[in-house]
Amino acid sequence: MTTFSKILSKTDTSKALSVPTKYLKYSLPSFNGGHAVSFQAMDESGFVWTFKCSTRKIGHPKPVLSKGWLAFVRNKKLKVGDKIKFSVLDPTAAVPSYGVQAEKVQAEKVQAEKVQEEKVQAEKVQAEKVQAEKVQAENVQAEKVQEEKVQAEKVQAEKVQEEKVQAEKVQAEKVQAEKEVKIFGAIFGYSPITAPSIP
Amino acid sequence: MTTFSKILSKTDTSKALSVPTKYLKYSLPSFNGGHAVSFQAMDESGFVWTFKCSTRKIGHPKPVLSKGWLAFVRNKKLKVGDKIKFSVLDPTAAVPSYGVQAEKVQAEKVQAEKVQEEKVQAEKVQAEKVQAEKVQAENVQAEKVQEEKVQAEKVQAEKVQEEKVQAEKVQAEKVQAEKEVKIFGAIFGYSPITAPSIP
DNA sequence: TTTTGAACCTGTGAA
DNA sequence: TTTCACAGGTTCAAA
Repeated sequence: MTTFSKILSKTDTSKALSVPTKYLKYSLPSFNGGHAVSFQAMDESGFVWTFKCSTRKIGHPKPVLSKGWLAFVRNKKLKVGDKIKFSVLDPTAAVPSYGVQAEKVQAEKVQAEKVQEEKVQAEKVQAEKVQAEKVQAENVQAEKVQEEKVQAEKVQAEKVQEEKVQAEKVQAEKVQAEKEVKIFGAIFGYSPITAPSIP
Repeated sequence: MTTFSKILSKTDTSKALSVPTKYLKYSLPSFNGGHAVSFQAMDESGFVWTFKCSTRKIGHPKPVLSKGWLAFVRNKKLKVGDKIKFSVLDPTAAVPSYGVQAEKVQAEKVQAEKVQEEKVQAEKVQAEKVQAEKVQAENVQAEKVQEEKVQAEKVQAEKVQEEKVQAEKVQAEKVQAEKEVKIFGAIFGYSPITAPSIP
């Protein structure tokens, strides 16, 4: 079981994403005796998200994605009925490599709401981004500088750039246009959390 | 020994960066019986670099940064005599957190060469970026899309944004202007490579 | 196919 | 003796 899909429930979008125990067991990084792991995942647009997957300490595990999940939901504007999908991209890699897709329903409605909603929620979303994990914050800062270089050199290096980054970008934009929030990417780091908990 | 500096030798810039055995022992992630580890580091601009540190299988270890190092050298246009510095940012962190700085000598000369060199090497550098590790590539692609959102929302969310991302951006640009290629950042993932080797 | 450069591997001389 | 710069080799993959 290297993948799992689910339709978001109300709890999923308002509290935490409940995760199938099987998926947790086979595909998420080891808990190493702890009750939670933090891991970072990159969405299709390359943005790094940090989630914490935690289980109950007593009784049956009931794993959920807690910290980081709601920020993700809000950023992607996911609603009840939207579908998300986690998958392991490269089962052979030393560091696990996951993918996750989110597919919105009611695309037209969302499209219509977009203009208004974007303005209303802009500050919230922005605030969340800033408050995001250190790694995420650094990435953003990072790429702002990087962006300038890439952009500058892009003009005369289009041929090469086209092949990968550009191609992926076009694809990503296309997806955006269709109002699907498809995301996938690779985890490139995770920190096991032992006993009580770590921020 | 949580830090090491060295002036780049000819071999360092043309083959691989030789790493002091002491630094390897105390500061790099465990080899876990293997002869190499891959790890990712972020430079000051937030760009993620993947390096492989490998040792010899027979005889003395003679650790070097091999894969990924030359791409770094070329991208930063490092030459013989330039100085680099690795340091552990947070020795207490569960996942090791490193920093690395590179300081160029002959700043004026480099400055003068810049216009010409930039044009000549633009394609090379660009090509390297595209060929960079998957994570790196995704980051770039990522932030191209992300950039648009951030940029769009930035206008009305400046107050919050200024505090962190913007502040760091200004600082980063300043360093660039001084023609120093200062880089530092945190490793947020590493993959131990066991026996023969893993891609 | 050929070619080039990166990555990979080890021997050796020098400090 | 040990550590490191450098040489010289092979392998591999992309151009």
